[in-house]
Amino acid sequence: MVSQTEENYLKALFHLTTETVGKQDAGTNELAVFLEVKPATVNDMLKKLKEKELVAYEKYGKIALTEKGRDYAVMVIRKHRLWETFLYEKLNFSWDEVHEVAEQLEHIQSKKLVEELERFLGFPEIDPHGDPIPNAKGQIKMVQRQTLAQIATGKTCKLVAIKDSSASFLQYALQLGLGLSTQIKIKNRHDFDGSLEIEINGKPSTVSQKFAENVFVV
Amino acid sequence: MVSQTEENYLKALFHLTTETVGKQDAGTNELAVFLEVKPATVNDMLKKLKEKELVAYEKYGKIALTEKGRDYAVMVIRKHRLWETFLYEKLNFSWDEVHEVAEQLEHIQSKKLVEELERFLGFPEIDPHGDPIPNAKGQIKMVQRQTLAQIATGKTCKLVAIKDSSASFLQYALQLGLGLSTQIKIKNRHDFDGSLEIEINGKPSTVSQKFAENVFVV
DNA sequence: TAATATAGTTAGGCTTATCTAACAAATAAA
DNA sequence: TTTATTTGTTAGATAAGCCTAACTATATTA
Repeated sequence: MVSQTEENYLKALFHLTTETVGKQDAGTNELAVFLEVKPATVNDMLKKLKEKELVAYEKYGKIALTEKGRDYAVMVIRKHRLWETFLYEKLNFSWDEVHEVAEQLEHIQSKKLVEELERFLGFPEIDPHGDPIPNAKGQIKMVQRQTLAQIATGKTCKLVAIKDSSASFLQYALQLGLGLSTQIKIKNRHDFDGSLEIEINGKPSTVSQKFAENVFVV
Repeated sequence: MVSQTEENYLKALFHLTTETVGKQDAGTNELAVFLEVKPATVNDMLKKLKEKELVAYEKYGKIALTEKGRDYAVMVIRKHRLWETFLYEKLNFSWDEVHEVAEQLEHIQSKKLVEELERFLGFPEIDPHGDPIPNAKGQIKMVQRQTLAQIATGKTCKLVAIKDSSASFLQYALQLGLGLSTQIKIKNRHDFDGSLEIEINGKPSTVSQKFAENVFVV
């Protein structure tokens, strides 16, 4: 039995170790910041997860998921993204509302539920944020992604995903008229601070480099 | 904040006090049996629920829901029945599989989710077991229901709901070819023990009085 | 009505997930 | 390389939800 809390630790560990290239492990403080708990709490939990053979770690060493832990994390992420897709496509949820509810739904235990939900949705490959949905075998179809900051001046691109999907970012994006598949034209780039002048559906805006690095496009 | 566990106590109390005519309260042991915990545990929880003004009770007195507690319980039941309907109608779940998963889904916190789900399902009035689904205001459309045991010999009736929807009963029912809206013909009644000879889709069966009292028909 | 049985309560413990405060190890800087 | 800083660990505490064992009311029945 893996508790909801434990599932959240596995998911966090997956995000911290897999979603940055060339980073296979994480630290106690890092996890604590990510999960908004104290390092001592993380430490206690790591002992439990090690006991269950879901994470590999030694005292004062780096933290990584085991194969078993990674598989478990992927299944939670699969559920999360399927539910997000359901909420967005069937229940009129907006881009910035899906995450919070999916955080709850991802912990429902029922193999049949996940598989039928996937079928019901027509085996979607990406969620409303453009992230890939792992299949029943735990395989994730990786998509080549560039950030808005990497696109040359003058080019037009399409939003496919975002990196940090916090509600504050999503609301800002929504305000700019930005959503999945939105066309973005890069009008001008300020080398001074990396900020970009862009055009969204004919409407001009200026966004920071940090913003641009948070937006994946093709 | 009302925890999942607390929600289960409220729901149990609602079932025990509202679903039997002429019974407005419950006892500690009764609740303990229903929830499969020890009476001491129920006692602890009752103090907490009293503190939160969700139940009314005095030491050694009877236990009842307050108005607030009743409203809360109805909202949980509403969610439960809407999810059961979703699982049955959209995700190919069978009659006896819906309950277990709905027990988990009923605790998801999102007002929008419930209301959009209800709209998505077309504002259903009864769940797959034939029980009424409370509306957004907490109103429950009570349906006049007779049990199979009350039907005269020779008559034909239709299953609309069942009283005790335990997996063991549901599986037995399924085995007999019994489901929602199934036609049942009463061939003969044995006064000795109240057992009935019935016919389901041309197939004859014999069921006990206890069984017949668990089946609601019109 | 007094004895017995049932129902309800209290006290003290356990586990999970969290915390604070104090300490130890590893890393970075002087 | 010694000191300072950051990072990680341990010990002890708390709240929720459960338990057992012992006790106290209330209800039943002889």
